[in-house]
Amino acid sequence: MEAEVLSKPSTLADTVFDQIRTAIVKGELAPGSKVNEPQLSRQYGISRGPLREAIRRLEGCKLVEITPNVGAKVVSLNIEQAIEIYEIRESLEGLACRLAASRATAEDCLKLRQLLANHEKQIESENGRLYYQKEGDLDFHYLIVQLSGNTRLFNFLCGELYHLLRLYRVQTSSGPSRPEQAFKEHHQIVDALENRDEELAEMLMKRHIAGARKTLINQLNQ
Amino acid sequence: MEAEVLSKPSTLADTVFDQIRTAIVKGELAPGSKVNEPQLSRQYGISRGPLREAIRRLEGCKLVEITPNVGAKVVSLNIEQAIEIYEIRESLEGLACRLAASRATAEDCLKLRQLLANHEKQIESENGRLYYQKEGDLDFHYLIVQLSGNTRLFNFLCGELYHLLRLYRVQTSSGPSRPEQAFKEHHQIVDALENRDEELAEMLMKRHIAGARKTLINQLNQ
DNA sequence: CACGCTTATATTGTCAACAATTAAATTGAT
DNA sequence: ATCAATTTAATTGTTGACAATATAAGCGTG
Repeated sequence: MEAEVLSKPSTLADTVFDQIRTAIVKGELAPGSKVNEPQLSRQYGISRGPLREAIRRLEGCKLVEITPNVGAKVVSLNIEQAIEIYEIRESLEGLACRLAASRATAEDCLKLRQLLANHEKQIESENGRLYYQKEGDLDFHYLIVQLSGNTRLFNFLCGELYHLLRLYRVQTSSGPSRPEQAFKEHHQIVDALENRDEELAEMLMKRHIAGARKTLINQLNQ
Repeated sequence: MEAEVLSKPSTLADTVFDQIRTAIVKGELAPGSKVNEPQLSRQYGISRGPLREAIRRLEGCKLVEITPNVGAKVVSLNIEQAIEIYEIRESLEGLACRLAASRATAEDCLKLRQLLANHEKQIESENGRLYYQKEGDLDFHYLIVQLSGNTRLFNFLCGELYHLLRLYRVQTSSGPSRPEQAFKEHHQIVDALENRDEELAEMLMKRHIAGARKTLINQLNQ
């Protein structure tokens, strides 16, 4: 009957998986660099057994690529691969937004508005600090996917695809462009959610993401 | 300069990963059953090290669920989870079909027609053998996803989601219903691909999959 | 007979050592 | 000095043993 309810039993492989994943999406482990098992096992103070299990989980998240008898490398995304990710993201977040429109309560929408208000305040006050800005952008999308109620969709987008996007942003050191435009679109999306307009919500979200995708395509063709 | 080009170097963990995955989607490892490491390591003649790595890869494919200090269990999908998968599938295969419409050549479409002809022949001749039928259905979708040209989309659908669908079909011993209707819709889809009608192709594919999804929802509500 | 506690067993988690393969360094020849 | 071949070193793949945890069995008490 102790207050041990929150303590989640975790294995070494799981904790070091989290640590390495964070290191990758923060750019501390450079894209394309080799994942050296002896070095990392020393660094994290564990043996190679659980480390290798963690690496296999990272492979499942597509954050590293393993070549037999050679080792794992931190994934490095080129622009074509980023476009592929945005195509998938556009489709799935459109779905998520449509589902969210059919499920979101008034409190949910209020929470979204508050989130947007916080972001706007942060942008206005400290224009230079891009970090919170881009994380904030993902926060908004994160919450909408959560409201969709589709657990598997949530796990895929928030547990895999968003991490890859963070990696690409760090890699190209590109925050999300046109923040003021993005905020307008975000509010439009919440409007649609409040009105329970599923089709409009899906369309607005897809268009919102398509904007970022088209920016990438322009970079590619230029 | 030997003819060793095709020989792919593979590790024990990778080969046993394939074997266990096949065993799971064939139903030889029952959904919900425990994954016993000592037993499997004896069965496949390997030690627990690479076996555990294989299990971690299966976790990445969502085919097993691992609880720390307890072990892995073969995933068992309830109908709600199956509906979640079909929602994702509908969205992503709609995308794949639209992309395929913009990329598919005449030869590609011919190949699709031949595939459908083979399936029809098989259905007519041996009506009872459901196995080829359902695998055939996935073959059609498999090819379209390949034609989309989006490698990541292909890997996710064909390397993860389809395996889960096979698992659910084995689990509920339900082949795809209404095969004659399905064939009509398949041909309509190829028509749209031939005409390079991206919007129609996407719409037809989404409707095609939505049919199966709605069947599930009816089962749930009844 | 049921229930809780203790003991025993089995399974998972972790480690360190060895084998196999790859990458790096050295050597030697042209 | 450059390149190839050989040797050396480092890294990956695999194994078996040990520790920690969880599951099952046995035991006693109410």
